[in-house]
Amino acid sequence: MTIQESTTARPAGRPRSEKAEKAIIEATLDLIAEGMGVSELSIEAIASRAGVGKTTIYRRWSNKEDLVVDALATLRAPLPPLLQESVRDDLIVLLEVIRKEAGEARGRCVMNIAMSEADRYPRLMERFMKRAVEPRKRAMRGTLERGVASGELRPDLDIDLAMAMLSGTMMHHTKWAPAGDLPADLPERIVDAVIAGIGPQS
Amino acid sequence: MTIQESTTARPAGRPRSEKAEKAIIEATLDLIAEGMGVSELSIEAIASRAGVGKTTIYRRWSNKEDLVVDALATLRAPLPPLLQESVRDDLIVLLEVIRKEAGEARGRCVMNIAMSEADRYPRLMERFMKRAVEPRKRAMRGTLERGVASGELRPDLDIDLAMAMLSGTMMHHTKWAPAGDLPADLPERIVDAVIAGIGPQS
DNA sequence: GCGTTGCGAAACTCAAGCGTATCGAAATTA
DNA sequence: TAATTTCGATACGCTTGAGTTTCGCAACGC
Repeated sequence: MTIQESTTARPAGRPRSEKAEKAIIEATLDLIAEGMGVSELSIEAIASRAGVGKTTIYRRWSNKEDLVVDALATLRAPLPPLLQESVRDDLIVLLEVIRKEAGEARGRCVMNIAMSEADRYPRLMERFMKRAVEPRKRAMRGTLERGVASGELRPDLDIDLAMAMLSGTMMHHTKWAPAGDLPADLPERIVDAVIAGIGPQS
Repeated sequence: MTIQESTTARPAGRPRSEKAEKAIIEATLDLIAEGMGVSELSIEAIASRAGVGKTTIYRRWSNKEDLVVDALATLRAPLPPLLQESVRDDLIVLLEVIRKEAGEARGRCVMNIAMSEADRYPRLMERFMKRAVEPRKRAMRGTLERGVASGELRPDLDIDLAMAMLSGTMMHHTKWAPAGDLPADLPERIVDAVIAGIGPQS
């Protein structure tokens, strides 16, 4: 054993450039953020944008879908810590995450892909759901269950329906609202409206 | 003036086939319903599916987008008459329209395009919004305003937020629900949940 | 019947993009 | 230094589809 011995011996030859790898993924995300669907994405455009030869891409990913999967996987946004005190406040935090993402080009990547390409790229969707959607759903479900237990929410609450109300209302705004950023108090207003309902006798 | 004189004199030669025109539009809608995005749609596929020569398409529409706009325009679903009695019931009727559409292939055309191609085809979206979305928004807004006036809904209601809650929750189900048809009582459950809120003390 | 126009089919040119191969240069190990 | 591997660049053959043209036939008015 030599002194320099890692778990897998480094093969001879020039090592792969991490910088190129990052540039490729960045270029991919940029193009998606600019509104390109997966089917319109071209390897040539990605290579050109990344300042990289096509060879360098094909040496790492065997096709476009694999690349997009890996690129989206790097977007796994960390969920902010929940305060675990007021359920209302935690729900606001969860919606605020969506609002922030909708304001950034990168965040819209996720949205665009999720909305558009669900049927056409099932393999992509599966991985994407697992990494990006499931954790958030779990967090929201946990918060709602806590609210039911604590009496902050009604005891007979349909949790799935409540989740659809909260994130559905938020998504409706991100997709259909007039241009520009979503107002900062939107999550708060949505949570309060969903809690109180639109009926009379507040 | 001859006896046979319409407002526009029929030009000489063989008249254009209405059957071909319909077949083209049907084929276009079929392909979209099967999950094809606008960018993946090919004139050749449409012509083949319609049993029509490419010439016959290009004689009528100068490019793909014009064709898609016209095809989607034929989908203008008539809004069912509202009962104008219980606001709750009218809201259920409005959501039921969405539920039914989500169950049919044709209805998903509209959804798919609306969700996916908003940014890429602004001209298409503009016409589409005017024909398909605006009338429904008007109907829902009118119903909600009626509810505020009648006392069925709270007097300080944020109408836009309420619209987002109702259709957002519905759309959330159409997009993310497990496969299969949406349950028949979903509109009712959504409307009741949105009216009552998820908070305690029903 | 004759001129005109639409029809479907097929061939065509043109562009984009895929995936592969080849090049000389650069980076690394032995 | 020699061997090996990656680098970006470029060229290549191939497929797909756009949009045009040409063909022989069909449908219409006159």
